[in-house]
Amino acid sequence: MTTRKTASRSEGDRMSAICHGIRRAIIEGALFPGDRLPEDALGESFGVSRTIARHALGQLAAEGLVDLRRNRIATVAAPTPADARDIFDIRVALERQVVGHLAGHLTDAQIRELKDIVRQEHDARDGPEGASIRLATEFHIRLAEMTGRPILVRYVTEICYRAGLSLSSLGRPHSSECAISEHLQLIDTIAKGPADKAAQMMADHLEAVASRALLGGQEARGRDLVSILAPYRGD
Amino acid sequence: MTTRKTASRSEGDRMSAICHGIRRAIIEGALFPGDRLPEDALGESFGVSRTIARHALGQLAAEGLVDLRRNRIATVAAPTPADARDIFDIRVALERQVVGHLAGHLTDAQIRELKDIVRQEHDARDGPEGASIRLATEFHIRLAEMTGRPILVRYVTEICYRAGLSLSSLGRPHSSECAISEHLQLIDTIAKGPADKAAQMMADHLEAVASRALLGGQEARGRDLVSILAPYRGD
DNA sequence: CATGACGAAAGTGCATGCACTTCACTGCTT
DNA sequence: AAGCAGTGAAGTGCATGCACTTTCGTCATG
Repeated sequence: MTTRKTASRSEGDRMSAICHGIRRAIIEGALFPGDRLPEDALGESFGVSRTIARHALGQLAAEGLVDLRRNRIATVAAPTPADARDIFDIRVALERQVVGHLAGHLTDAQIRELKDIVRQEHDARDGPEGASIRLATEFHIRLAEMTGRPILVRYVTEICYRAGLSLSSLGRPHSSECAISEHLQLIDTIAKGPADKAAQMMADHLEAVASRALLGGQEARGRDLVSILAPYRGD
Repeated sequence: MTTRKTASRSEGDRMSAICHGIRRAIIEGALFPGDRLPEDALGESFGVSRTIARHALGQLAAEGLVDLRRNRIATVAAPTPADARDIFDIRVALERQVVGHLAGHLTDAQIRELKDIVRQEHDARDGPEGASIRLATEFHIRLAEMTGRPILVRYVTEICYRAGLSLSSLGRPHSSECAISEHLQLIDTIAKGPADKAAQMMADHLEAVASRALLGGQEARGRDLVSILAPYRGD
């Protein structure tokens, strides 16, 4: 009933709306590795048919966020520690490139925008726990977008989401405090410092994030998908 | 009629069969950037319904090999020179990692396998023109697979196909001769040499391939999709 | 009490049908 | 001859339906 048939408004692909919703739910830790994602529940939750939900799951599987096995219910992907190691190595390589392209070329407006994200990170310090991870991720993605290289952006975005999933799966609760000051330092060094110093700082930052997250790994099962996804329907 | 209903034989996902077919057709230059890929023609060509063809196109679009615009016929992606530059930069970063993991750890069997691929490249020197590009690509993908890191493999594979598409789109006919000797040198250095030397050689090799391919850019239109894809149905 | 068989319920795999959009072509106007 | 509206054909977007597979609870049996 909530679905409008010939919606005159720009409806920028309902499939990507599902993808966005699930990505966010994953990155914020609302969805856990192993959680089931049945096509009809998904479709119902977003007000579309199974066909579209299925298509969305295919995309998410291609991004490595969802496990898709034939004749089986799709699940949120469960990265192994080896996967996580792999993901962070690749992430370092890609974000080094980002920093390399950006070093010394940040405009004042860009610096302001980045600092604003960090400020939001600061404000979310003791709000809902997922928000800080999402903001930290957004920082890195915005950084990539500032290079103006769409393909690099795509890969950085994807690997950031995978890293976020790995963290929520294998990491401990998250110590956001340090990431904030590191992000501020990063902005400064990218703006001023020589490219290789900035790249190295990025690599160190990511290594720190990765190693800060070891141990742990909780499980949760049988929670209600529709209520989990409810906040992620809109945007 | 050609479709068998309950095919008892292992049919490892018919969708990925389409993806494989199109990827190969693209990498071998049988499909050109801008070529149309209508869902029903695709489905008919592979003996499946539009549903599956559509799904396959979605995957290929996620990989950047296909352009998908709402209400429009899918086309083979047409990378711009800027895209190509971007793609090769990322490729260098990723393949540096591959070499870094592999340096000094190649087994004799692996060295033999790699040399065998290069031998095939040599044999295909003046065979069908697409074959040498495919083999060169296979060399790099096998190299990645030898790291045993599935996620790295996925990204390297994807970026290799994109690079292949860029080459077929923007490159000149291809001078395979040099790539062959460079591949042989690479094997040696990865097997023996220090990691950073091998990584640098890989970077240089890829830069050489990239810069060898500038200029050019031909167009072809209105060719018959079914006959183009016929050789790519089976495997 | 454990165990295994069976059957219904839940879920996926896929083709088909219909509404809507875009495309290509025709013939009319200037 | 150059544009341009109109119109059928071609193509996509999506929901639905049916066959098949998996899952899970139930009950009979050792």
